[in-house]
Amino acid sequence: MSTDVLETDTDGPADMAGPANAWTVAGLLADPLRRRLVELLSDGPACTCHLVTDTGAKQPTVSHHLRALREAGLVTAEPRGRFTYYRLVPEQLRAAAEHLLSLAERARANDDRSREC
Amino acid sequence: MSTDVLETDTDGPADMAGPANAWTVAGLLADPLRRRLVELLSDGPACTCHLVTDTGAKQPTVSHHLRALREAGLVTAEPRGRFTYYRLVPEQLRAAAEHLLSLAERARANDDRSREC
DNA sequence: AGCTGATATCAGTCAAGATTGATGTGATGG
DNA sequence: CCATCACATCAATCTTGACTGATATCAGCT
Repeated sequence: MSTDVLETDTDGPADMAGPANAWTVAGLLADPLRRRLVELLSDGPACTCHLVTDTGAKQPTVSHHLRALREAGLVTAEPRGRFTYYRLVPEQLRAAAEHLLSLAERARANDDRSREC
Repeated sequence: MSTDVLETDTDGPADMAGPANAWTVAGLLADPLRRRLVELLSDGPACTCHLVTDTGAKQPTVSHHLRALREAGLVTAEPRGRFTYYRLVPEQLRAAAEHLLSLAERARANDDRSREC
């Protein structure tokens, strides 16, 4: 049998909310163009044509990166007629940020615990 | 006289506190081995040999990534005899995290402001 | 001084991923 | 119904960066 009949509409990120996600987000934000896309989308939802214009990158390239962001659940895609509107998912960014914060906190707490050789 | 007698000992990260830093941190955390190193160092300072043992990676590889982390100011190096102790700089992680948070916040605020085509 | 262990650097190799042109698909307008 | 626009996918190329073996450096030990 199969329970894989999920996410059949646009695309499903499989809802990873754990700590592993923070690393995924970091990996996505490592690329300059993807950073730019995220920044642009933080000003509000926009369709592909906007993002292509604003970034100056070719359309297939933008589509490619939007797909990566979509599959990670960092953005959602909403088809409207001929256009496809992309929208940031702040919760994902927030989760990643909080994970980094907890790591920083832990590092500060263990700052004086040097391991012996 | 000169006040540039800073960072002359081990290495100086140039103290980037802006949003550029967040992207740099993201880029660094994109690599699996570097994530591991950061995680290990969050448990407290350790020398290269520890990190080599714990990660299972070759020594030059670890040194290479430690250098990247060092140059970005994410870690500091403190030579002690034959060993070199590395220490996480929580402030950098924290700064990056806060930038992501502000981005998430902005995205949430502009969530209903879709751009027209 | 000579030796050994701990690290850093270098040059070469190789693989992952980014970019691009071509092409397919669905929606809109005449 | 045909032409066009917005977008996604594909196959190929190309660039970036990670890994490795060899080697240099420096500290401690005998």
